[in-house]
This record gives sequence, structure tokens and C-alpha cells, in this order.
Amino acid sequence: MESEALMSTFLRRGVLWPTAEIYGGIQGLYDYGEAGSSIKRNLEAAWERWFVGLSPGYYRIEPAEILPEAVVRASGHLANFADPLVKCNACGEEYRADTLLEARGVQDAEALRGEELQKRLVELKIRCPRCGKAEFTPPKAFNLMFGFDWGAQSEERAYLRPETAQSSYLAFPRMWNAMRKKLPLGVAVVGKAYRNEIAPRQVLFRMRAFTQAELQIFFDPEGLPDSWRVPPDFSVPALTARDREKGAKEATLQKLSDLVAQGQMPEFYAYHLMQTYRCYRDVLGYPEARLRLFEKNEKERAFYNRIQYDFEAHLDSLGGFKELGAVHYRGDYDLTKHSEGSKTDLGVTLENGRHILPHVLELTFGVDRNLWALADLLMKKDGDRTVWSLPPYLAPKLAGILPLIPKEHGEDALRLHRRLVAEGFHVVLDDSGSIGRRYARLDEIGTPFAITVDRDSLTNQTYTLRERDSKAQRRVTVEELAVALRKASLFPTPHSEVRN
RNA sequence: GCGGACAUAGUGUAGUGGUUAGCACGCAAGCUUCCCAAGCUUGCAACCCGGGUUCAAAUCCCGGUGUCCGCACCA
Repeated sequence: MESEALMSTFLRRGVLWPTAEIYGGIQGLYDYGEAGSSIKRNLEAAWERWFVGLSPGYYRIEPAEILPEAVVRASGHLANFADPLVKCNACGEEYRADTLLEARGVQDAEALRGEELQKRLVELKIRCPRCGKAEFTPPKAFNLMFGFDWGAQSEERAYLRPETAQSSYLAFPRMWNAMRKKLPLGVAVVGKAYRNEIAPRQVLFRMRAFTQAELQIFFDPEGLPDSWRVPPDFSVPALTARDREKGAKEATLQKLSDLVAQGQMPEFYAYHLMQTYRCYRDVLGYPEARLRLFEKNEKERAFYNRIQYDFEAHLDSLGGFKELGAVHYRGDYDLTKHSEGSKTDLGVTLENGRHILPHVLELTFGVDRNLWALADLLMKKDGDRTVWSLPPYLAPKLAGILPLIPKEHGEDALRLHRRLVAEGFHVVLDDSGSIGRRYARLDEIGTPFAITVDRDSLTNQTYTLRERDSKAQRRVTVEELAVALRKASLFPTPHSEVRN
């Protein structure tokens, strides 16, 4: 679906809107409304059920969103997030001072501070690549983190976390002790991260405050679980770095077992690609034809990642493939850095007596992005109705209860509503407008079922159950209703039989 | 952040200096209606913010904010 159509539906139905809109809004922030926050919560719950469910040794935690400066210094974010920008006085073009110096062969320019950078720019007679003049403004730090002074006397520096992952690394020693000293240990966080993006755009795709769902798996590279294996035939649409070097532009269906056999990735990594792919396909309902795995090459990926595949979906609203999440093999980079930074040994002693620094496999998931992508891909025009074919457990409401003629069936509908609410179902009552109009309203925000109360309901307590996508109806009793709703609420699990 | 375009009810839009600011959809109330945005009646609801020019500004000018498209950025 196109971006304008999506956004106007979202605004009209109160799914989401710009933050502080009556004051003109603020770039990069959006508020979720009733339907939006419900879908987002459901998405987070589905993610958690799947990824925390991968192993009994995986747990969710909820760490603080603010970090002291020492943490972001150790993680490398302080250096890497503060780009020194200079502007050409003649033509106004902006550059990163360190990039200009590096282009002239200056080593470790990233480590230089403002005045030194300026000195070197002058010494080396660096010229503007566009207009050729050699006059720049003094470097101005553009920090992509939100930092602020902390404490009663503003005596400390603190930062809003730029990614949730750091919180999990900090939690590792506590979790190791509290959770019985076993590897693999999984630490999941679903929470906000904050980045001072230069140009936030594309609604939910570049926000300044956004929700990440991330699982950090700490494991022993010499002692991998037996279950971390891929079946021989499981294939994914993949565009590998190797294929791209050879000129490939499009993903091809590739067997993960082949990629392992060719030495392109270890099997434990392939296993996690498979489980992540199954979540997108089988839990979230992404059409396979729109998904691909995109491998970042050495230049593109973050320096600490040894292997990085992004999960991408082709979105009409944003004109191409967009990243929804990723699988990063970060090695022991993070625990090494935080061991050094905190002067704490984050290594652990295993049952067999070996003392190791665990490696980290990071599974990331952008919650807001996925909400947008699922709207783009699953919301469709069907004649003059709009249908959002969300999986039932992601829909904001499971069913709408509609008295066919409110005056005659209203009371009965209210009774049914109370009963289903008491049974724990998220159902909504709508008695306003013609029956077709009410069906259409439900379809538009993805409600999978409509239950209609009619003349027969009054005499024999049966109702018609309408299915959203097919519009097909069947007549059911209350008991059958509850069974159908319960069944639709069930999630697939990572341990169900793997289909290719 | 740079360049360009744009900003009118909840949504989509008409309106080139003087309009009761129009239309469609929507929403609400009523009538009707035993099943897919039907019909009839009535109603609700808008000129992004701040300055300026002018007798008069939704309309022209300046600034701000926001959105979109390119460029840059996206550890």
C-alpha cells in the first residue's frame, strides 16, 4: 500500500499521529493511539513468545533507559556517535572533518578533537571536494546520542541509550548468577532507544525515539548446543555478500545447509537465521515473496560484527527493501569492552572448569518498523473496502459484536459481549450504522472476526461468525464461538515442526 | 543539515485580495433496514503558528514549525 493511503488510514482511525500535533508537531516522534498501541503490544508479545521461547535459558529483563557516560564510552558510542562537522565557507557544503582527513591518509582521525582537527585541516591545506576552496568553519560536534547533565549539581554526564543491547551486556553478570550459571544464556529487552537523527523521515522508519526488541544470546563458541542445527532443505531468499560481489542484485532461494557447507557461515548462525525467518513468515505473516535476507559486507557492517544479515521487506510505501531487524554475530567484542571499561572480569567459569568470555549473538527487531511494514504488506483494497489481514493474535481486537438491528438485538449483544469479555477475549461492541458499514470498520483495523446477533439468536442462542478476509459466515453456538476465538489466538512456537 | 515543493473540517480536496470558505467521504442523531461502507431527514466539523503589506489576507511578503522529493546522514 502507498504511504499516503496508509498514513491517512492511520490518522483517520487513530492508529497513530505526530506527537504534539496541536503545537505543530515535533520531528521524529509519533504517538500510538488505541489500535496502534494494541497492535504494538501484541507484536511485542508475539516477538517475546517466539524468541524468549527459543530456549529455557532465555529471559526478559527491563533495564533503565539512561546510561552513565562510562558505559557509552566503553561501548564505543561516544566516539562513533559524535561526528565533527565542518562547513565549507565558500559553497556551504558540509563534511565530516575526520572523513576529509582520512581521505588524505591521516590515520585515526576519528580520535582527534575539535581544535586538532581544525589545525590538521589547515596544515594539510584540505580543500572542499566540491568547490576547491580551503576555508572551513570550526568543527562542530554533532552527537547522535541525547546527552544531558545529571544530578542535583549537574555534576555528571548521562545519555539516553542509543540501543537496548548495551543494557543487556551490563546485566550479564547478574543474570549469570541469578539464572543458575548456564550457557547459552539469553537476555531479552523490549524497550525504547533514542537517537538524535539528523533527518528523521518515513514515519515509523526513522524515529528519534523508537522501540527495539532484542535478544542477546551469550554462548560458548566451543560448546554449542546440539539443537543449533539446520535441516538439510530449509531455504531462505538470500542476497549474500559473495553473490553481490559477483554482481547479483536480487535474492535467490538458498539452502542454509549449502551456505554452511560452503563455509559462508557457521551452522549455529544459520540456525538462528532460520528461526528468525520462521518468526517473520509463520508468526508475523510476512509474505515470503516480499522478504529477503541481506548480508552486509565487511565495509557495510559495524566493525564489531563478524557476520551480519539484515532481514528486509519490500515495501511499496517506502519504495524498496527496508531493514526490519538483523542477526549479528558480535563475538566477544562487547564483553571485552565492558570488562575493560568497568575493570570487572565478565568472564565465567563453566562446569567443566574452563574460564571463558562468552560470545554474543544478537537478534534485533524494530517494533515500530515492523508495525508499519505489516500495514504496508497486509493492508489491501478489496473493492471499496480496506482489509488489514493481520494474524488474529496481532489484531487490536479479536472480534466485533454487532446487533443486526440495534433496537431489537442490542440487549442480547451486550450480554454476549460481557460473556466473551469475562472469558478473556478482546472484543468490541458496535451498534452504530448499517451492518455493512460496521463490517467495513472492523476490516480496516484488522479485526479478524465479526459476530452478528440476529433474530435467530434470540430464540436459539446461535450467532453468525464472519471471517474477515473471506467474508464467509457460519452459524455457531456460544461454545463454538469461544473455541474458534481461542484457536485463532494461538501462536506458532519455534519448536513446532519446521516446514520449508 | 542543504536544495526544491507543499500546508484548508477526522480523511481527501475546491477556492489567485472582498465567498454565509464549497464538495465528497466520515462522524453523530432520527427514520428505515434480517447481513457487507444502501436510502431519506437533520446535524457536527477547517484556512499550521507568528509577524508584515493592505480599507480588506485562506489568498501577497518575511520568519518559524511540520510534511513530501532529491543530496548528505543512518554507529
